[in-house]
Amino acid sequence: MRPGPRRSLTHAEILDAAFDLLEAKGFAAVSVRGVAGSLGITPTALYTYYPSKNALLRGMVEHLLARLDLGTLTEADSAEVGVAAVRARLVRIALSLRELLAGHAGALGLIMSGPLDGPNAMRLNETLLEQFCATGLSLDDAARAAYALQVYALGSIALESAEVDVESDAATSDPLIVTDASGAALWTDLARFPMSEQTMTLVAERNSTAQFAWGVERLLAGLIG
Amino acid sequence: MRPGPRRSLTHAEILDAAFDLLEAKGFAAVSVRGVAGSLGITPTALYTYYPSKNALLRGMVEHLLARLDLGTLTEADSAEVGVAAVRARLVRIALSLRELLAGHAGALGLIMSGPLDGPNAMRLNETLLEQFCATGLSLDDAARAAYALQVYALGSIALESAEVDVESDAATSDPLIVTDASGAALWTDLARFPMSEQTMTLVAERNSTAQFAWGVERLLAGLIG
DNA sequence: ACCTGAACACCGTTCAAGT
DNA sequence: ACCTGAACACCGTTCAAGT
Repeated sequence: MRPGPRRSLTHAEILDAAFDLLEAKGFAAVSVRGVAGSLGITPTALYTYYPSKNALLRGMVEHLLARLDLGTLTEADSAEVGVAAVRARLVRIALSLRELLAGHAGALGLIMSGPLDGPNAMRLNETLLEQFCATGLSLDDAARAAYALQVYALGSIALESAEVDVESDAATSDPLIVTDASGAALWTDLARFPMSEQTMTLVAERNSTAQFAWGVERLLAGLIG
Repeated sequence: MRPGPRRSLTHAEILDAAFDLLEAKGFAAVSVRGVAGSLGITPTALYTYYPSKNALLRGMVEHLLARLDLGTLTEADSAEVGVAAVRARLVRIALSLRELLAGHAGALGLIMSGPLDGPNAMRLNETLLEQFCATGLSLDDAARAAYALQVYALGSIALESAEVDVESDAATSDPLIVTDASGAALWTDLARFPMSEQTMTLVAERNSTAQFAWGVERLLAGLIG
């Protein structure tokens, strides 16, 4: 309507609008045009604030991680209760991270927009390093362990979002007929996979928080000597 | 040029063309128009073979998993050497899966196009279930463990691809200046993250196969009683 | 059944121009 | 500095029409 350096948007306002769009209409709706439109500016104006769509996405990751609750651990806890308290806190952090990412549809697309090297990502990493070191791990092993825990949390989100994302597609095709690698239609012979068949009911609910917590506990059991 | 039911493409030909495109020009180049163009047909003709781009992507996942080497384990091995042999095979499967996915740029985008429920995905799952059961795990725990292992492998790929994908972006901006959640420019005060600073050299190479194998070993240590 | 060509409603990004 | 409007080179998908 009227050009000129009238009012200035803050980055926080832009990121909030982007998250509103993400939650309301999904990852695909988070376009330069879409975000700009919801802010009442033209797409090109958005390039004043972020040099590319990827930069906007990376800003969203930091905005999200800023809300990550890393919890607390008093000195008394770490001194007295020992590794058990530290381990409990690590589980809490992992659960918070998963909840934060699972709560936003398409958050994985955000994470994959670039390396986790922003201030808030480093704050998370630093906390994990501290906790793993507190269990007696060397700094090197703590670094590997912190990475492994983030790998597990992100992989969990990746697999979960893959299973949710396709409702409409799956509904239109017969679930008993499947197309193999060469394109030939065939019956998915569940008898060929007897164990998978038996665990299918478990599989149906394996993406729950409980399954995630189970995996994190097992991973920590392997990581912490 | 000339319409009509002249020659018929196989699904394998289409998927091969799609993978050529993926390896040559990245995930973004795997478009309906791009794949069709490289096959010498129009975009609409491709919809004869796959009802949507997502279906094409899911076909690519199955095509990829068909090439996954699940290895072998003789009965003598499992009977005599016990869990050690099974565990070694699980590590080999995990490494094969990672290598397969890491070898194709943007493979994670493929995986996230839908649930891993194709025949080859089930073949992988069934093998993992067998192996975990062979270590003495209950069927329920084996199912959770198999899922956890896939979570770890996929998370590893997700984090790796996030760190590679942004070379051009990172090169154009000063790595010492960073934009925080509210958009204010600030120095990334590495002194605020002393442990992360110390482990940065390790971080630089932590995406290697060795780091992945380390994590898988630790995870298995936690999973297998 | 398999294909074409045109069209619809979108993308990210660039550029000259306005205030 | 911040913004607009037009443009470029793309998307996935649908539809009527041809053989």
